[in-house]
Amino acid sequence: MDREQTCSFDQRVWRLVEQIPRGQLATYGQIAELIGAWGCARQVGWALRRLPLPSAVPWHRVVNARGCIAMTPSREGSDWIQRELLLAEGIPVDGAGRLPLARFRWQPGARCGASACDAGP
DNA sequence: AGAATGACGCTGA
DNA sequence: TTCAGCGCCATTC
Repeated sequence: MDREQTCSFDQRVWRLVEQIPRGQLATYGQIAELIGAWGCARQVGWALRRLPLPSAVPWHRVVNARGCIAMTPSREGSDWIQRELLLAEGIPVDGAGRLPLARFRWQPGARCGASACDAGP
């Protein structure tokens, strides 16, 4: 905790997550890749786990590549909070914790007018 | 020092 | 489509 340097892995993750626009979702692998830690999706999960609540970081917008909330007993219910926050963001969450990730995927640098706005057929 | 863990990702069946 | 196993890499004991 003494190290409050912006070079910390956690700091980079939190910083990036803060830049996720409301109503959009990002995956751990996506975050890891953006911070230059390709393949370190797990480390991103730890960074969020160490995140103090309440926090100004929209960690609830970060989900796994499967597009579902990681419901693990380790969080003691924080996963449940995530679902509530996502619903508040306007993102429908399935009863199993699955989200339409394909439709809410956050694309850094992408504009609303981009063709990637919707993957609709 | 080494071994075990884990809010993940991908491939195969 | 869903379920299971293996691999990646930093943190923790």
